[in-house]
Amino acid sequence: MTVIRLPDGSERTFDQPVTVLDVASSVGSGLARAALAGKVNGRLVDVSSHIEGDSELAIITEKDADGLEIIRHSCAHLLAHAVKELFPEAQVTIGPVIEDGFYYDFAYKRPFTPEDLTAIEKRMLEITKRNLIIERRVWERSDAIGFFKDQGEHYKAQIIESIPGGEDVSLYSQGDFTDLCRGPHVPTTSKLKVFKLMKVAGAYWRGNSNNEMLQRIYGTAWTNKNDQKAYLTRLEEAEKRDHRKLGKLLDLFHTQEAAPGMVFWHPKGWALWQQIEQYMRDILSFNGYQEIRTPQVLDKELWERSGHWENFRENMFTTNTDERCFAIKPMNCPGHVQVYSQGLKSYRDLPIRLAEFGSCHRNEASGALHGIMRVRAFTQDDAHIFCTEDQVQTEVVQFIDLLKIVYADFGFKEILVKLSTRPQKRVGSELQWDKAEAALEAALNQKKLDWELQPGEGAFYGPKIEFSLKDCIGRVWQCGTLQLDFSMPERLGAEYVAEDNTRQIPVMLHRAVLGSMERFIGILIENYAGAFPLWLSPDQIVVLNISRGQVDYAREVADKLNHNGIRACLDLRNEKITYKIREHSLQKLPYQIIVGDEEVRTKMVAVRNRAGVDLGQMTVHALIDRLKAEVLSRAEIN
RNA sequence: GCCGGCAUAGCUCAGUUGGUAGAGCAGCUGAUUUGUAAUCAGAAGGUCCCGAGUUCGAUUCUUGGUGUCGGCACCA
Repeated sequence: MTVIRLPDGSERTFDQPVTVLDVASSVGSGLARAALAGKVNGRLVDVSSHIEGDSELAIITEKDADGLEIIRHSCAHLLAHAVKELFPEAQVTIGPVIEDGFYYDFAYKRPFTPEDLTAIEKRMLEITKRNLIIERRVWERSDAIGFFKDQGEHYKAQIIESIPGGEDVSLYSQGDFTDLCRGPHVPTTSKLKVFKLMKVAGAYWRGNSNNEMLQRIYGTAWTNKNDQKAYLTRLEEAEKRDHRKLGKLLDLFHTQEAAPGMVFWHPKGWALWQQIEQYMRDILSFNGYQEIRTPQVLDKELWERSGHWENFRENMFTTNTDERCFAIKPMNCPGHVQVYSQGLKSYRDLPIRLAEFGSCHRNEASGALHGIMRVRAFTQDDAHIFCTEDQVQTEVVQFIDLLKIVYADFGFKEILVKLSTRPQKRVGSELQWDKAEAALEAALNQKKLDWELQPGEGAFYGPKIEFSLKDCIGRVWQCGTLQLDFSMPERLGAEYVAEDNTRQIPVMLHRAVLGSMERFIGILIENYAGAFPLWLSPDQIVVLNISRGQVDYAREVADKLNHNGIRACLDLRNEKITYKIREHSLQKLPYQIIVGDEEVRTKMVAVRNRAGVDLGQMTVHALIDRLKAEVLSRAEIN
C-alpha cells in the first residue's frame, strides 16, 4: 500500500505501485492533462516515473515555475531534434535552460544562417504536432557511450565519459531522437507550444577558448503566447534605454575609431560625471578617506614587483621612452603603496584610507569592448585601506554599509553580491588565503547579505566581494568590489611600526564603490532611461520665452537660477512654444519655465516638468527653494 | 582574441540585378512673434568605413583591414 500526500494536505492511498500520472488522474482528468512533471519528496521527476513508497507529491503544471523551466529544457531538446533532422551531420552537445529561455550548442561544418533558424523553428513546430512521447530510459554508462559513438556523436560520448564510472545515465527519446539528459521532461512534444529562436552565436566547446568553437542557437520559450509577447515587447522597450543610443540622443558622449574603447565626454555627459564624482568625494571625505593623485605612467619594474606584469602583461599599454620601459597604469594599487610608504607609519596611524579617481588603461580584447560598460580607458573610484589584521572585519563591514547608502542614493534596489575565492593562478600562502576568505565571509554574514559563492574567481592576490548591477536587458555587470590583499603590501615593501616596536606588514583592502565611472554611468543611464533625477541632470531647468518681448526677463530668470546653483539654460529661439517644449521634453530635461507677457508683468514664472505636469506659477525664489530641496532629497521625478 | 551580422548626409534610415545616390529630422537662409509635445518656404549638404583586386566602369562583386553589434573566452 502506498500513501501519497498532496500539497493541500490530502492523502491518497493506492494498493499497487503508481506513477505521478496515475496520481494526477485520480485527482482529475484535467490535472492529468495539465501535468508536466511531478515533485516527489522535493525531487523533480517525469510524470511517467514510479513513486516508491509513501511520499509527498506535487503535480507540476505550466503554472509552476518548475513547469516553465521543464518546458524550456524540453524545448532545447526539441531544437536539437529539429537540427538533427534538417542537418544530420551536425553533432549535438549541450542544451541548458537559461533566464527567459534555453540554448543548444552544435558542431557543424558551416555556420547556421538566419534562414536556417527560420527553417529549424518551423521544423520544431512540426515535431510538436507529431505529439511524440518523450521517454526516459536508464542506460549503463558504457552502453550509452557506445550508442552515441555509433551515431557519430563524439561530443555526447565525451560528456558521458566524463561522468564518474559505474554511474548509470539517463537518456531521453522522442521519435528517432535520443539525447543524454538528467531530465525531467514534459511527457509529449505537443506540450511545447510557445517558443521562438532568437539568435546564433559562437561558443567554445566546454567554455574553453583552446577548444573548437561550436554554434549556439538561443531560443525563448513560454507557457502562453501573451507571456512571450510581453517578453519580446520588454526587449524592444529595453533597447530604447540602451546607453549607447541615449548617449547619442542626449549628447552625453561619443566614441570613434581613433580611440577604440575610449570615451569622448561631451559637456552634458561630463556634467553628469562631475555630479557623481563630487557626490563620491563628499561621501569619502565623510568616511575618513583622503584623496590623492598618482602618476599615469610607472616603470615596468614596479609592475614586475607587484606581480601585474607577470599576470597581465598582454593587456597592459606600455611605452618605451629614453630606453626605459614604462607601463601606463592598469591599476592604482602600486601607486597608492608608494604614497603609503612615504614616511614611517605607526600602528596608531592605521587604518589609512587613500582614495583616487584613478584613470586606468587596459588593453582589453577587442571582442570584450561594449559601449562605455567595458572600455580600455576608465576611471575607478578607487581606494586602498591599509590596516592591521584586527581591523579588517570592521573595515569590510563599514565599506558594505557605505556602498549600500551610495547605491540607494542612485536608485538601485537590486544588488547582486558574490564572494570570489582563490584562483588557480595566485600569490600568497594557503594560510593567508584561508584567513582572507574567512574574513570576507564573516563580514558578509555579519551584514546578513544574500550572497553567492564563486569558487576560483578571486584576484591573483586575494579573494574579493563583488557587487553587481543589471543593465536594461538584464546583463550583469560588476561594479563595486572589495578585495582583501595580504600579498601586495609585502611585495612592495609596505610596513608599519607595531605596538611592540617591531616592523609589521599592513593588510591592504582594495575597494571601489562604483567600480568604473564609465560603467556605472552606463548603467545609470539605462536604469533611468536617460531621465535622471534632478540632482544628476546635466541641465536641470530651461527657460523658454514665448516671443521676443520676454527675452530680457528670460535672461534675468536664468541668471538668477544659475547664481543660486541651479543648472539652468535658455532657449530664446524663434520657435513656437510647443516646439520648444517638445524638444526639451524629449531631451528629458527635468523642468521647463515658460515666460510670456503675463509672467513679465507679474514677475512670476510658469513651471512644468518633463512629463507635462503643470506646476503653476511661482516666484523665482519659491522655485529655487523648491529645486534645492529636491536636489538635496535626491528624489526621482514623477 | 574566436564565431556570426552590420558600416550610405550631423541623426534615423531608403536605394543601386555594377553606370559615383535619396527621404524625414537636425543645421543654414528667409518669412512668421507664436501660451504648454513638431509654423511655412528656399537653398545647401556625401571619399556610400579604409586599402587591394576583378571590370570599360565598384558604394554594389571578391579579398585584406578597421570599427561596431550579438554571443563565447577574458576581466588585476
